Amino acid sequence: MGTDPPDSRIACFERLCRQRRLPLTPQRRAVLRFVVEREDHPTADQVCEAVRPQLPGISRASVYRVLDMLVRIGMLTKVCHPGSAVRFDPRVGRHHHLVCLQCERIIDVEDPRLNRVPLPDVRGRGFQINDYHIHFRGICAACLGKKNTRARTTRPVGRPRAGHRTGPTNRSR
Amino acid sequence: MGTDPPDSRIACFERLCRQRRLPLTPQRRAVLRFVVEREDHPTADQVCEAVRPQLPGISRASVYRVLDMLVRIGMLTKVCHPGSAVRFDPRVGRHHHLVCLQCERIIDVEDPRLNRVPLPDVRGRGFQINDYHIHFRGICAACLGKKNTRARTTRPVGRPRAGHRTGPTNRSR
DNA sequence: TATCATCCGATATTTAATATCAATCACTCG
DNA sequence: CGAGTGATTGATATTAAATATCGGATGATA
Repeated sequence: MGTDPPDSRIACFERLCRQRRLPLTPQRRAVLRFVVEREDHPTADQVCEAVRPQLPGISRASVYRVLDMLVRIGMLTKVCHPGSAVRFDPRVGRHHHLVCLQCERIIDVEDPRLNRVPLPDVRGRGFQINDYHIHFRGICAACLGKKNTRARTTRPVGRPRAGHRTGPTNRSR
Repeated sequence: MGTDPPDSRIACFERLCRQRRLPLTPQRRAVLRFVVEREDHPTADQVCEAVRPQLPGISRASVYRVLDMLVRIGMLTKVCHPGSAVRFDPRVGRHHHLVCLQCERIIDVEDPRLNRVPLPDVRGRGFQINDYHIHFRGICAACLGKKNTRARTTRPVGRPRAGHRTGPTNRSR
């Protein structure tokens, strides 16, 4: 369902709104249309900028409100990664993400094998698992391209002690 | 390594600091000690409040700085979930999390089977996967206890159209 | 078209996190 | 043990993300 073409998703959204007696405003249409047409996962700010040309007066607050509403009715999901604002994902079915540690891009990934991950036995702890989601962390193609831009997680901290080796010698500053 | 007892982790931290010529300040000790002694994953603010009694003058900025430094040298990892501030996790090895959708508690989970998740074939897209991490979403024991406090994700939006059924009838309010 | 609940835009506010800078402190070396 | 040096600290200001408020506007229904 989260992978249907944009028009189908808009139609689904309109149906949902009518069912729930939620007004179908131009703001809501525009925000949803933008997010479902994007391959990546825009932040609220990106949505705001992108929608302004078509809806000149739209306010930031409305974008936040509409996005939140779209999440609540199940048209979008939120994804989040340390260091960046929350992003919105038009796919609500189970799928997973590649997260670039360098540019924070979030890329969808789907693989039938990933739907057969065993659930941990947490009954002893009384936790009820509803769903799961895998973050694959790494470096995306674009960032691998621009070499030597070191990933945040591997940035050396401090300076090596002169005369002592503490593992591989840190090269640059 | 992320599961060693607190004292061992503190010792490891001191070794790291000496190796990298990073000053070993009381603030750094206190912050690290607090996080490694906690079962849950405190936010920067929680760390700040908890450390104040022992280190009355510690500033919020220092807590942020110290936590950031501890992440960079590999003593902690950041975990994040939509709707709450970043949390800090003393376990740096591969492990996974139960995320309560209601109270946002984050609970560690480890299961050898979860270390054998197949990596998706993303070579075509040029993404280099370094590691992965699974979020199991659901409701924790404490929240299951206080019944009828509806989970955020299942909160009905809008009102059902009178006379029409749109799936399971919404019961409360 | 009239009615009414809801939503929108503008604004202010909260919260999380970062930047700046003088004074202090930890570490090293003599 | 004491001085020198560079990084850290605390205070403050600032940025950024997200939410709250409220009068006026708008969509849905009849």
